[in-house]
Amino acid sequence: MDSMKGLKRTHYCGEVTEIGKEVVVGGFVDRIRDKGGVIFIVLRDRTGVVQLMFNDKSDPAVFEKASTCRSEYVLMAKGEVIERESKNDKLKTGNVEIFVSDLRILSKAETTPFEITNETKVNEELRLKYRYLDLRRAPLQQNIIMRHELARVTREYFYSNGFLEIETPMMMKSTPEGARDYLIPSRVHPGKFYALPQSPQIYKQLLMIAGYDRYIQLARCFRDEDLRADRQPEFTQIDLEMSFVDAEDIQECVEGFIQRAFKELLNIDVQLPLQRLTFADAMNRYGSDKPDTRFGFEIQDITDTVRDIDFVVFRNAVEEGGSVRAINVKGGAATYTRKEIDKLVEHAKGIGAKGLAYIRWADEPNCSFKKFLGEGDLEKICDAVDAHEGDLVLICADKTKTVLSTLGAIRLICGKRLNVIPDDKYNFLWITEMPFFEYDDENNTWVAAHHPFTMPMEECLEYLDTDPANVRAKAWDLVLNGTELSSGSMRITDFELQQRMFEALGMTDEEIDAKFGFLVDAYRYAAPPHGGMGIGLDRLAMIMCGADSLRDVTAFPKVQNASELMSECPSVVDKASLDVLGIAVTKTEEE
RNA sequence: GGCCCGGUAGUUCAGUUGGUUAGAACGCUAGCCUGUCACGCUAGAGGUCGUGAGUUCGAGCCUCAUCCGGGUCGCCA
Repeated sequence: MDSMKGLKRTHYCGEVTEIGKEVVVGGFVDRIRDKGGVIFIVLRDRTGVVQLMFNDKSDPAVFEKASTCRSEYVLMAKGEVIERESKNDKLKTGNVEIFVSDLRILSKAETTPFEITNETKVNEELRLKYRYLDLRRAPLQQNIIMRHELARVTREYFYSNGFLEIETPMMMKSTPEGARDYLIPSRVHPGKFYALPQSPQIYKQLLMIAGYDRYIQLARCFRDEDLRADRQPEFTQIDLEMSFVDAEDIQECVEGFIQRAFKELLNIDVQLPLQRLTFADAMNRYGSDKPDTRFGFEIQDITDTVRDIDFVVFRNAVEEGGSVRAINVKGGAATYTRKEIDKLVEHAKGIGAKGLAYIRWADEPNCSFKKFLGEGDLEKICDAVDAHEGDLVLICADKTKTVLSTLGAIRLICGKRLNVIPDDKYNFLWITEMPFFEYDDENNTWVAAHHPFTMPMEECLEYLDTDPANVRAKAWDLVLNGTELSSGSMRITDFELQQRMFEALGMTDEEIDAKFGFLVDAYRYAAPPHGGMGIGLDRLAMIMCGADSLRDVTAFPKVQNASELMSECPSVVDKASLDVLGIAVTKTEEE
């Protein structure tokens, strides 16, 4: 193995273009083409690749050394940039190569468990175990670099708009509302715990009370909940809070950020203002609070159309106060087999619906509940949902909540299955007037849909005690192509109103004091009107990279069971470490 | 916790009705080759078929359990 003594890198591999120049490059061996009398070594770094060349005019010792190189060795090479005899148009550096005069093998690599190539079909499990090798691959490097660029633009935008970046604690008081906390035991205070922040929510509100007016932080957040492709237990959020503003001011500020980020990083012009949809409309039209509006198949209410049809499934739904709704999967009849429709029905049952009725109009309308229909009924339904030859109409009858969530999910499946979702579109959507309360079926109580400091809409205050379902919040989400990117709200600054909200949530004075006493106290000393948002940096980066999973834009991600395959954390710790914390383990995985 | 999908050389996969010595491509090793660029040619090494039981004369294939990974529902104020 050689040292790099006497060599200083002058260029990144991808930047070598100037013929006649003497350069020094360093990188990993991407590929070797040994022709016997001439050897080509493709050297790779994070900027790209450059070809090293050795032949009979090379120093024999250098030539000999080149022939011993293997994939993924780390090399440094000094030499003159010369024109290639035959060009490679596919490469940025394809017109040149380096005629190497000094070659150093700085580090040798064992054969890697998988090939380091741009296109890979290698199992993700293996790639995650050797994440440092996976991260050598150009597509992943481009994603990580894109994420960096997003962070850079974020800081530049918000700094230039007067925001201060302020760090908030990673060790904070546990607030067991909402998501489960990750806990940190305290050695100094045996039996007591800190929690990792689910978000810096409380601290940023305190910063407004403290007069910092505009706050931004690229904040790490932690939630001990199950993972998804778009959910990691630790993630980064562009966390911001503003004073002397209302909802529209915050949205306008974030719109400016979105516009700038997409222009600067993807050269895409985002038209402002972004589209807005109330939560109620989103649910009614798309069956989702994060609708993907890049395609149709919208949900239509046909309760009145089918009211007189003597079909027990419809009648029951109507009599129980539910509804009958449908989506018209345009062009679905031709591509869906009976078996596939059955599969959709099974899926619907998995979501909670009792089933799906359908009209499959191939040559003629074929209806799954034909025998219950009277003269002209089929035509009436088809008219109501604008069904024609080639269409597949899927109908769900149940409690309205179930109908909407079922059809919302089925709509997405059909959209993906029929490939009607354009992947070059970026449909941003504000979802506004979010419900304040959510009904907790398990405990039969109303719980805050957001955190309990969210401001209700003024016109809803009168329902606070009488009709929780009707109370809407000054809270909103930002959705992009069916992914929830961001969530924001105005905060309650009125001490009395805050007390009323706590009461409405069924919290006792003792509870309030124990959990949020310091925050409630803070609002006694006056607060400017304020609100803010948390924008999922990882999710935004994921969509901007065209990736399907956060794992593709996270350097060291966790897998579905929240473990990390490379380091194999979490792990058991020795008894002495636990003793010093006063912790006894009473349950392990093996049990 | 529920449901669905997957696990066979280093990697990606094939493997017929359960039947002799489990194959291919890429990678790897060795040799040859002076203009390759997904270089080419020749030869070679490389397998506890995720794991454990069971059925059978015989299991990669059938049954059960289990582990690992992915997706999804629950969950994510």
